[in-house]
Amino acid sequence: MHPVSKRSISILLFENPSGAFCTSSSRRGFSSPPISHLLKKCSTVSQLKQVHAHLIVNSPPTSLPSSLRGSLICSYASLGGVAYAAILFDRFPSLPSILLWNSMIQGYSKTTAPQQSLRLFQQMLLIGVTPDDYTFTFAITACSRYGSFKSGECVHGLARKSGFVFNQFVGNALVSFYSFFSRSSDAQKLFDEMPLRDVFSWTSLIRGYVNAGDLAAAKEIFKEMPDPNDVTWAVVIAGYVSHHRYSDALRCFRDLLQQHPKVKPNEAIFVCVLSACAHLGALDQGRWAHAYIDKIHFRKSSNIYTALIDMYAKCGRIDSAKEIFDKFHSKDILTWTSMISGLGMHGHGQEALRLFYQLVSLGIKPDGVTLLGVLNGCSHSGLVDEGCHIFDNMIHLWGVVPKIEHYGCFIDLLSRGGCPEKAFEVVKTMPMIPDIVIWRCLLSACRIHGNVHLGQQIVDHIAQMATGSHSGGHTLLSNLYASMGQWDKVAKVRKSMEGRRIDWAPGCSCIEINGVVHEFLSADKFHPLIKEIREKLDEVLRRLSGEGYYIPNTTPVLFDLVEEEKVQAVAWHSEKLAVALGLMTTEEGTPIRITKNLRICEDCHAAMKGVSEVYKREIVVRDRSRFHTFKSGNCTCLNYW
DNA sequence: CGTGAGCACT
Repeated sequence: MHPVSKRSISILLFENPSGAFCTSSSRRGFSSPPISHLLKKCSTVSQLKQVHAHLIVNSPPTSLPSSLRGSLICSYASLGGVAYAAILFDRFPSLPSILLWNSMIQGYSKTTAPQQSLRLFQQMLLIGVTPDDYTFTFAITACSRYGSFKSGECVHGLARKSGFVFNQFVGNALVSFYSFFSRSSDAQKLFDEMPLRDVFSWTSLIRGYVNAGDLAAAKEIFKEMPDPNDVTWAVVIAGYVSHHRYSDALRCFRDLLQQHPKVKPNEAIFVCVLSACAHLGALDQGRWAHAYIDKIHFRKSSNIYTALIDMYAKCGRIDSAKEIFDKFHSKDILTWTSMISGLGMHGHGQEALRLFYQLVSLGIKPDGVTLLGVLNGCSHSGLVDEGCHIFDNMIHLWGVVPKIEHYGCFIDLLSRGGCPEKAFEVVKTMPMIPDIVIWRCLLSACRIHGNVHLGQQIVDHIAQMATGSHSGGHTLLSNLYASMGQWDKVAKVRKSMEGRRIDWAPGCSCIEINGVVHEFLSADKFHPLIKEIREKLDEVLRRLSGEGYYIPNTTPVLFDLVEEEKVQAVAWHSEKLAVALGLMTTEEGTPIRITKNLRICEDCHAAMKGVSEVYKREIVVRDRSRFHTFKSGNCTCLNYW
């Protein structure tokens, strides 16, 4: 290690080289706050080594103050410089003090190997070093990060014996630990026993209820708590997002801005809000959030850029997404991934591939999600050879072991690309149990290609497996028989399912009009204008049929209804209701954007084409897997989805 | 030397 001048360190670590660090640190010496501040600013081991070198030049290693040695150990360990941390920890004349143990345990808890913290904790107990409140705090945090509930309970027991459970930090760490594992009642119990509660305790408790899925309880506690801060709000908003309650998340955000001006929204909140807009396809609100971020001059990190790109892509504005992507210069793997996935779902497979190889050539390693995005892009653009090449080389080129979702994508690629037999072979030989998604995409390919023989073979295969205990197979099987019109078999499967809970995701479509998101369920009864909307829809469908653009197609209906009832069920699919509202409330010629939670059915797809031609409207439908842009009677998916 | 939050996905 060679010494580095103070000035170059300050240039390295601060944006302003003539900043306060140089003068203040030389005046106050090493134990002054600026040095520990500086250590925290280091984000790589090599930066840390430079600061370290600078310290050694000014004082021999053995005389480094203990607290500084602790900071260094902690920083080295947490940045992955385990070897350096270990040298500072045990190659000194004096035995490591409790402070150094704690630094070591804390440092490891932040790495990808937090179990090392627990190993050290165990070791110190074995050689008779008495842990203190700091030790317990770090050890418990390590248990959450390590994902070991058992070890956490064990540490909790030790903390109780030694009386440290009543320490503020240890107590908070424990509440957070139980909340992390969704054990809201355990977290509540600890919370109730705490002598003092602060914003950390409350926030962790709320997080526990959110994780456990009890949003109502989380909301109650949130209302009760004294002074929620930005992190508390982030937990609540993220809670709504994680339970797919996107409109509630946006409502909560508006409430924060309007009723609580003292709390300033932070990065996590903006990311969640943009994500909610993305899921809803709420372009106006997404734009508004974007404008708000710019208005308050919020520093846009790569996370914010990623969320913006994702939002614009999922709201149908791939052009805006690209613009942001091109202008941003410190892209990380997430930024690239959201752009690649966005291009893929818009059917711009070639461009997704181009970006993907550009990323690779920059020496950045794509991860599993990036590969999923690019494979998905290939499958939606029919780039079978390119997709196969990427899938076949995932492990040896990028070290990513394909998971079930990669297989799903690959099978989708093969079956759409005209090789359903090959896809079925992959399904039979893949190293995991195929899930519903995979069967569904195989079968839909058989249906599109009219390959009844293979379809029947697959259904038989599933029937064989469904006789086992997998109840998910039954629902799928019954739907499959229904889609082939084999109602006697449907009845048989349904009978064997009696008494079981069937989880049926209802179709749901969203349309945003003047910044208000309208949600429709299939055969919706709840929208205040539902009567008018249905009348409008009837009129639209009559006009389409009259002009020869649309014939009701009832194959997507999975229930055994008589024919007229089927026509009705298809007619009231949520996306048709949404498009009717769009036609009623927006000006002629403006595009209509709809977001749907399931895949669009053939009947709706045909109807949308008709509407785009007859009413001269561009209609953009985002379904579960991609974008469909309908224009003059055609769709960008080329009838392939 | 401390405790709480977020994104990309078949």
